[in-house]
Amino acid sequence: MLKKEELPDCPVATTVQLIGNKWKLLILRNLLSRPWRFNELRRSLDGISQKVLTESLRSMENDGIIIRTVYAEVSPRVEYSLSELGETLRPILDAMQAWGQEYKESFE
Amino acid sequence: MLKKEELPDCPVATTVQLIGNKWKLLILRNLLSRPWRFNELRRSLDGISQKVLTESLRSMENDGIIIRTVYAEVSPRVEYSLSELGETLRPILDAMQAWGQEYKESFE
DNA sequence: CCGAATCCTTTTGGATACTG
DNA sequence: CAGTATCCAAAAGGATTCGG
Repeated sequence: MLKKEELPDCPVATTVQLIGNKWKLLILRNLLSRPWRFNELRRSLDGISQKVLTESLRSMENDGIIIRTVYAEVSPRVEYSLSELGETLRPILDAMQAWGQEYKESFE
Repeated sequence: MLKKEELPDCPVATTVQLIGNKWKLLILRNLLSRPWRFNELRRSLDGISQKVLTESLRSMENDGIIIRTVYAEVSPRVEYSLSELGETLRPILDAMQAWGQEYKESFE
């Protein structure tokens, strides 16, 4: 979790510090629709390793953006979902989604 | 410049591929207001090295997001500005700016 | 299934020197 | 001023092994 003293002056820099990273953004894109399980995320993110996925999830959990829920079942089941704070990131991802859409269409 | 075949299916991934990177986002934040000179950018981006700044600028220039203008003067002057395409990124940066602002205020 | 730990390779990035 | 080139250290990331 970030402390107040560690926050940059610039608001954009603050946001970048928390989610300005390839995999985090792609994980968040997935979590916007529903909770995802670990291996489900792993399979959907082409090229990510277990190590990097784990680290990214831990980091965002520590920052209070996502929530990790362990279901005590026979074979362990862990779900990752957006926290209330994480939900407020939706407009950013929406803007990125819209831009990418437009950009791709400009090629057709 | 990206070719159509290299674009990911997911629009968010497309955007991430072009600007999903700490320094690029911070450079773009600056260029939203006006053109900037090389050393001016360098001084404003705390901790960036000349090498990384150059690489980031070249990459975004190749992707058509920013424009590099050389003024033929006695002491060389180079300005970086947003292209028309780069201008369309504004909503993304605005969303990040707004989120960072809110986030910081939640600490006070 | 989910993940920590280790080792080792690859990539990134800093420092420095040099140029038009 | 605005870079390029080189070298080297540091960090990121892949592969593998092991465990609850």
